[in-house]
Amino acid sequence: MDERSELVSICGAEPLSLETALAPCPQFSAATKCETCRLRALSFCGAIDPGELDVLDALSTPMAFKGRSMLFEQGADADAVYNITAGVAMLSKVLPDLRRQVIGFALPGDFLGLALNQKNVFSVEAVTPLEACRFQREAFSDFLDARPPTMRRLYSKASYELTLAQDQIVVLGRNSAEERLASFLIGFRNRWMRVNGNRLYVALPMRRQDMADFLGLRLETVSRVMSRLVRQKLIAIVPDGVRLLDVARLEELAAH
Amino acid sequence: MDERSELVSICGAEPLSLETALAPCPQFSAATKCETCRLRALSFCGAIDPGELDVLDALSTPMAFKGRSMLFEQGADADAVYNITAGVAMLSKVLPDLRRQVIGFALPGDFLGLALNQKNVFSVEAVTPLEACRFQREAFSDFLDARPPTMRRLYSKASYELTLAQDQIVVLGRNSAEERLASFLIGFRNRWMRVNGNRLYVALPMRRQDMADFLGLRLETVSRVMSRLVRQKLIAIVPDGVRLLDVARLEELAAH
DNA sequence: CGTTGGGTTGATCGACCTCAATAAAAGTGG
DNA sequence: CCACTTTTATTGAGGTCGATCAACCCAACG
Repeated sequence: MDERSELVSICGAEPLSLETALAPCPQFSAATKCETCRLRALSFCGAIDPGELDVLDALSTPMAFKGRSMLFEQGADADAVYNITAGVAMLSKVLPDLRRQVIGFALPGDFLGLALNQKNVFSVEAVTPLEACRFQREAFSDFLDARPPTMRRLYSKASYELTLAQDQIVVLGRNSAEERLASFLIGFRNRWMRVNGNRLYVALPMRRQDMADFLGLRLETVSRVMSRLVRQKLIAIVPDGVRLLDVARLEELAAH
Repeated sequence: MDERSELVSICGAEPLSLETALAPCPQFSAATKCETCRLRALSFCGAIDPGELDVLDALSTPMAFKGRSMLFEQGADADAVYNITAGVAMLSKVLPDLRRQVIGFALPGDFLGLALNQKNVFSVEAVTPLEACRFQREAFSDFLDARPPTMRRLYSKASYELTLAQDQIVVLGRNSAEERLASFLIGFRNRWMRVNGNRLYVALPMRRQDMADFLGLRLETVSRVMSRLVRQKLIAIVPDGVRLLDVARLEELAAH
């Protein structure tokens, strides 16, 4: 194992380019610039005056994480916040007896650490290889106080997350296993469509267990219900995801 | 039926004092002033410079609602936002087939309309007689843009609501009926303690059906589990609420 | 080519739901 | 203030959906 892969295994993150490999573990010099970032329109940083992007660049540290590595852990000090630029992350909480609930999935453009709390109230794990801009929490908070339009944008993101969470409360409180699956597939597809317009193929990089923990079900139930949806010709299971065969019927099941 | 009570029956709201009775229905002249408001410390308005409170007074319309009247309805235009000053409100969503999920309960100091959406995504109903400051949404939004510290405060409130919603996701996804009840009683008590310090008596002004719809259970299950908690001597059912007999054990059940 | 991790399917069980009856409380009108 | 109705809460008996326990499949990988 060479020095670089050792670094990777320790912090779960890897540099964006070989040139930065020897920098101290979580500190990588910027390989990308905000100016050229294709995700800016979707992210909180879309509210920033283009002339001021270099200020943000100075605060931001681009990072890359391997699939299944942890970005941060529930209960640990929240020293940083992240803006996801590529890949999928999974937010989860674990009860004292190890029951796990997945709170949500974060996609490119999503922000981790909206609450700016001192301690993380959930864990975040990369589901796929993942790229994100990292900011020191304190410095980022100061930056926000000086930029009301950016704070407003982040406030909007928080509001949106709140409505997503409330929708999930409805799903968990009142939907059957089949409705939960449909709601997850449609919801995940709709959020991906903002990033990548594909309407019928839904990539599912997470495991059945992760879906189960998100939907308040057991993985066997997820597997069974998926099979049932296939038998009903609502979906087809394809490598690394599903193809939606009857979106109308699925949306009806997902019901809003 | 006199003119005043007719007004009340039409809009579900009543003026705070007899003097304002003849004003047009949702427009009541201010009976209270921000300066003398005891709830300011708990509310978003706590971030406002005392010298500027008259600006807020000008925007605010104090209102009173009868128990079980609607503040606003899911799907309707969100023309106003509210800051609750007394009483308890209930936020809920209804599915097309009339299944209902209660999203949460709002207490004095809580803000309704954090998302500042054009349409309401849930309904809000007064559970008890309720007092609230009403603001025109547009005007309020402009006010926020001009007062970054107030926006920050509201952002904090949104973040807090988000963590509450995420906690409820865990409850609905992974907790048994008994754990849900315990979590509700402890959570509701803890939130009331911020307003009114009582530690052992928990007022439950909502119906069993409301609790059931909040906890993703049927009202019969709520009733049965409450009886079981009484048999286990964890609570005692008293008029309009419960007395907590074994807080430690309840907190353990509620698990966090 | 055995091992390992993830996924599917089957058989059984149990927590909560459903339907139903009763009890208690809160309104309502005389 | 008291009959009467209506609403809300409790309790019981039986049914169901998803959980549990277990076997098996399959692809990746050393």
